[in-house]
Amino acid sequence: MPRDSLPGLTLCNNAMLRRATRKIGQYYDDVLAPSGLKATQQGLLYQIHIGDEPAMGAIAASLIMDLSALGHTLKPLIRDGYVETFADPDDRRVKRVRLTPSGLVKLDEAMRLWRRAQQHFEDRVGKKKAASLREALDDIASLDLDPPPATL
Amino acid sequence: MPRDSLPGLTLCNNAMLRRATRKIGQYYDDVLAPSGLKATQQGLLYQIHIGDEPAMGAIAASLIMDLSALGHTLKPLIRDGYVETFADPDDRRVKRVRLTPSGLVKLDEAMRLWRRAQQHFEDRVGKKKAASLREALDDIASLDLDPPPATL
DNA sequence: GGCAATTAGTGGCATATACCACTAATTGAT
DNA sequence: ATCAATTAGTGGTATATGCCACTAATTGCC
Repeated sequence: MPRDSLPGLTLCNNAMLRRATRKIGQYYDDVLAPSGLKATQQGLLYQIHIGDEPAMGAIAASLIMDLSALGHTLKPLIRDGYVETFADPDDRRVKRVRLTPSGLVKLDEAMRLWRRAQQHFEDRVGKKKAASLREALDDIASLDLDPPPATL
Repeated sequence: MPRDSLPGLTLCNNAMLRRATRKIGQYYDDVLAPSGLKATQQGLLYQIHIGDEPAMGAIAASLIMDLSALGHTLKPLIRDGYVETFADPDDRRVKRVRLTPSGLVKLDEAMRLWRRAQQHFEDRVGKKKAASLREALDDIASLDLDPPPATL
């Protein structure tokens, strides 16, 4: 059976990354569930919080996320009153984002749950290993990946 | 400015994983674009190919993906005629999946591009580092992450 | 000053992915 | 044989994310 000897998906960096992300995402989501936020939303609120009324473009850049994707992701948070936006007075193209008071409370609640999730995860994986994984992830996120040379 | 000294998102395992996934996903997607497939689709076709007419549940389990999510992801591939499904005669609850001839051709085309993407990526990151990253990702994907102990 | 080029966001569309409620088929226990 | 419990998928709904075409605001250059 030749097919059985083919390399599994274990060889594709992208596939492995996605697979692990699904797994861990579900875990963090589960733990955060009581707050009503998804892990992505908690992360986004946090990112907004630690920024100084960041512009959308700045957030998108930090998160290596498409600007329009950020816009879409922001919508439920605005709808639910956790976040608000306003035009930068110095450059009206720029839209800045901040937490509402209610958003701050919600972030606080979510962060407690996040700490639990994070802690337990690190206990299971090992603090050292988790840190080196994050470092490796940051490295590849920082790569300057030009497209591969045309079909040489 | 106290906020500037707060830990960045760099500390959250989940956030870092997602961030890196977005980055690498875009890269693989770019390289695969000429085939008309997204990297996720190429990965799914490959997974189906190396399986022996796998059941949907089996595919979902391999990929650590929700069964219904797999169903949705499969739809465009079926619509485009790359994949077909059929009921398992021994257990009609089970739906098995296989590539169509056209799907096989398309996978072949995509795999050539994938090899380019993979190769270039590994050249940039280092074969060793990439392999150890994948191993770490596989490890965490294999974790048995029970929910963290209630608010101790 | 005026217009071309650039920059920041938006809205539409498509895929990716999850959860839930529901159906159909099977299995198990009596 | 029967019927409750389990298993495999489906469909709906919601978020996550990307690309593209488009608009508005700015910047640069003459």
